[in-house]
Amino acid sequence: MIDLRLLRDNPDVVRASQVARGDDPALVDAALDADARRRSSFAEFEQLRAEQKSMGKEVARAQGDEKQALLARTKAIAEQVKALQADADTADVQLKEVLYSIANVVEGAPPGGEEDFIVLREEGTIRDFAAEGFTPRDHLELGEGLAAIDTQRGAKVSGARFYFLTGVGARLELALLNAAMDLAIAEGFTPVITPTLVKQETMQGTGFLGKHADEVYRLEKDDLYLVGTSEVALAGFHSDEILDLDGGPMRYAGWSACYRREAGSAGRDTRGIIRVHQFHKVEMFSYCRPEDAAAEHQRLLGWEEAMLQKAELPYRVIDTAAGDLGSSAARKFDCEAWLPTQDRYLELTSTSNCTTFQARRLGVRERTEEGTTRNVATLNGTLGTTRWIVAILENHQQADGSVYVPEGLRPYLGGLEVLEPVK
RNA sequence: GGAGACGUCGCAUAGUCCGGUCUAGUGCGCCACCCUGCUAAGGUGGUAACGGAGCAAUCCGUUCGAGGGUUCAAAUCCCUCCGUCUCCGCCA
Repeated sequence: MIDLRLLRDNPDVVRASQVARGDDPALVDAALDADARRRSSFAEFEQLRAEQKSMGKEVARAQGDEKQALLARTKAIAEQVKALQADADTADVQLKEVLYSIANVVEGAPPGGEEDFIVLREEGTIRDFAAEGFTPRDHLELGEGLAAIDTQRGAKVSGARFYFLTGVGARLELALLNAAMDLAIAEGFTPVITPTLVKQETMQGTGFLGKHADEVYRLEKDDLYLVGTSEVALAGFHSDEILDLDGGPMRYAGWSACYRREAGSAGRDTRGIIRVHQFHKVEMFSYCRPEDAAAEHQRLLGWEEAMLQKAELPYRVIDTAAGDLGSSAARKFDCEAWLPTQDRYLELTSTSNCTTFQARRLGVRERTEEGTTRNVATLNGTLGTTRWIVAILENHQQADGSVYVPEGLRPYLGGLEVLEPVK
């Protein structure tokens, strides 16, 4: 939820943000309108309610006829109060509806849509397979050769976009996620294994039930939602709490399964395990002071890159355009690894600065020096996912179908240096 | 799944039976000041969040797990839900 005070004091800032995202700027005026209605409506209710309360005390003291007379009056007032309260509640709901439909105010992201990102830098060396004298295999062919990935049985058991990781495939995922966890722990993150089913208010608080609600699995019978990322649970972790950030940002590394319906992506990335309904992820999550958020964003990006370097992958960093931001994000950087068989980059990490947007909905605050409270900023970033296996297999493959193991992962694979195909 | 107990302003607890005197008391903790040569102890005052009005002092409203109901009036009575604990059953 955006800051109502910002909306009142600087509506133009919010309008400009809406335009940059390609969203409707008229929502800003609708919100201002609803806010004014809510305030006048509450003023009316509160005034009469105050009268009702003071009369209630007179009633308690009065006796006999006097009491009867007072009761007649208070009865009438009670009905009016009820009506005014209903009005005020309605106005409140209407304001919230509009506020919830406005995405976070963009901070520094380039304007435009999905294609309008800016490439910040390219790191690592892209291999020239032609020069090496062989045509690269795609990750599924490699994975099947290694007996590491089984999509056929995945489909048999669970349907399309499901898979089994077997043998070195399973070990590689564990290695990757453990390496990510260790990196995070070494940097001072608190490791967390999170719930993957959350209540509606938690899902809503993180902003995933807006435009992309179709992406989310819902268990109707229990009114629970399957998370698409542990960000959801980690954002809810400190909901309705007042945090002490004197010691710097509070950082958590969440380890969880992630579930996505992939509703809008029929036909896209259907081969292999690039786009699947279920995967595992290590996610960084940080609670920090709003004025420290931009710097913290860079730190998260730095740790993502450290992890990519540990996996020895060539990648580029992009500054996502406003129109391609999630509703909670004010700015987002993605790291994309090179995918040799498709001649394109593939998103492996994504770090978002949600400023105070999530914290406001979830009631995460800190105490200021003046003794008041204010919302903190929240940020998240990927440190490793199942999808990384795709980039690792393709980029580190050798002519015979074996796969070189990056040095940073070897300690997690019992020292294994090469993954050998199964004959 | 069955039975019972419980959920109060950081923590602990009073208040609930019998509705109004609750503007929610008390202790601990915390903050400020005072006192004591230092330490310990002591004294005085303050100490929930949110929304609104005001330059401000301050004032008004909402919140006693959540929601609904009864009533002129609900922490207090009724209903539903959630959570915690104890016991039983069932399953891993």
